Amino acid sequence: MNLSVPSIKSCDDCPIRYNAVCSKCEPDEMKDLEAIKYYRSFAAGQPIFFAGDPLEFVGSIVSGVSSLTRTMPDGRVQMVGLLLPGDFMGRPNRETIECDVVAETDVMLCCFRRRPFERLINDTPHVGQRLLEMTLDELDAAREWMLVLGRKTAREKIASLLYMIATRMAKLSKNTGAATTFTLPITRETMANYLGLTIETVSRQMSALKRDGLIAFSDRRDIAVPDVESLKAETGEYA
Amino acid sequence: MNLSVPSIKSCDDCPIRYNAVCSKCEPDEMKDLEAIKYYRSFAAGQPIFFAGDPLEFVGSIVSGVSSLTRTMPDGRVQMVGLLLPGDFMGRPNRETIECDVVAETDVMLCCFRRRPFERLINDTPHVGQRLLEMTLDELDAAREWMLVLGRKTAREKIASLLYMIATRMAKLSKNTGAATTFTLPITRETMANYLGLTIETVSRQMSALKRDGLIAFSDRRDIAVPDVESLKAETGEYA
DNA sequence: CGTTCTGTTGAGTTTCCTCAATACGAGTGG
DNA sequence: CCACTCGTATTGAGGAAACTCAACAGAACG
Repeated sequence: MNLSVPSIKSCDDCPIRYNAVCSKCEPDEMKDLEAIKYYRSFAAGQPIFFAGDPLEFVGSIVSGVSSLTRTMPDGRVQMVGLLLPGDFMGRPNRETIECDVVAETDVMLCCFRRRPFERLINDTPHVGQRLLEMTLDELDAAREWMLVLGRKTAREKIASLLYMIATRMAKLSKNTGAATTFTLPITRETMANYLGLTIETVSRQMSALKRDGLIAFSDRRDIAVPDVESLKAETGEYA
Repeated sequence: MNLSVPSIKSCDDCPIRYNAVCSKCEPDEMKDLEAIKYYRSFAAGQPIFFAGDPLEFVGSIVSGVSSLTRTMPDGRVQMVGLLLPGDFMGRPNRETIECDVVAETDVMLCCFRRRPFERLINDTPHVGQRLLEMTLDELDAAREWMLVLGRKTAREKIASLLYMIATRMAKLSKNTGAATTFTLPITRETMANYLGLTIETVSRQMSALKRDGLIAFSDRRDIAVPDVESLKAETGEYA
């Protein structure tokens, strides 16, 4: 049940023009990319890939949030990646995808069929260079998350996730004050899968942080952080 | 306390010539690389980088094993990467390193000062392409490990680590039989840091796997796996 | 107004951690 | 050669954290 294709006329109007895989491209490189791109939209909750699928296309998230998850035979699920606007999906020189990919919100993708994109990487150096940068950043993020999964308490895990979202939102909205408000883009279950917890533990720790005045919410999605520094202290990661 | 520099005369003799960052290079590209490379050796237990250090050089592991770890202010430690021969250390376009890097065994590195290497990446496409491939592989491995850290039991974690080492060793030694023997390259503490466990839990689960006949050892380092498929079943990951 | 989906809260249990004692091997010096 | 020490590993007892199972609350939707 795909949504309608957006009204982006050219890459010049694209909201992710300057942080996606194309951000370093010269005008002539952009022309090559633009020639093979196409848009696809997915409604919230829709699968984009199933683990094991042949990897037909790769692409960038233009808008929305999507998740990568791995599932064990008995049903245990671990999220292993969260893709935000500008992030790249899929991997060149790989025949199949090893994770389930799901649209957590309505998602729009700027897609390239994999084979032409692989050829293009070899011809246009700036795409490959940017992709390397982005992959290294993702690897850094994955390692940060390994510390969270392996060594933090449930409370620290929740605080870490909220702190990450709060600072990222504050950066986007240029909010420089100590207080921040944001809308959680994910459910309790998604939070649990991200953090290696159960939904009950997520719920309990959210309540505990609220009781302790570190966050505030009545609606389940809209979170207020009165003092970001106090929340940061709860992550356990900064002296 | 560095060891003596090895007797590798040229890259043609290098044991990692065909899987390191240089593996796709043409002869002329190799000449550029060879012009700026130099070797460094580290004894087992020696630090190679401290988190926060300026990243003076990058390079490949020629021999030995080294680890990347992150440490919390209260002393909790999580390993976030394990570098084997051929693996690349450091990251272009980054001023400082964010992890502690330690030589777990005696290690030899083939180093390049970072700045010249960054210039070289822009000029020699095959280095950047290979580095992208390697980084994507590392990202896959990190995601696999996130599942282990987030969702597996202590027993499954130990089984997963032993299974990974056993299969990797079997591949190296072309051992096609069902039984495998190998020497653990790491201590119980290192295993614990890898798996997000305490050393006591590692020890208990090792004893339990031994009691159940899945592994055998008397010496603490030399492990025998009578039936690799049975060990695989204990990882919880395969139906 | 019922149904469904999501989230919260409680009670009891399991798993893993903490603290503590002990064992083992390697290296050192008497 | 033997005692001593140090680093590493094992094992046990008790406790804390997170999980499981279960009941219930609130919002969204037909």
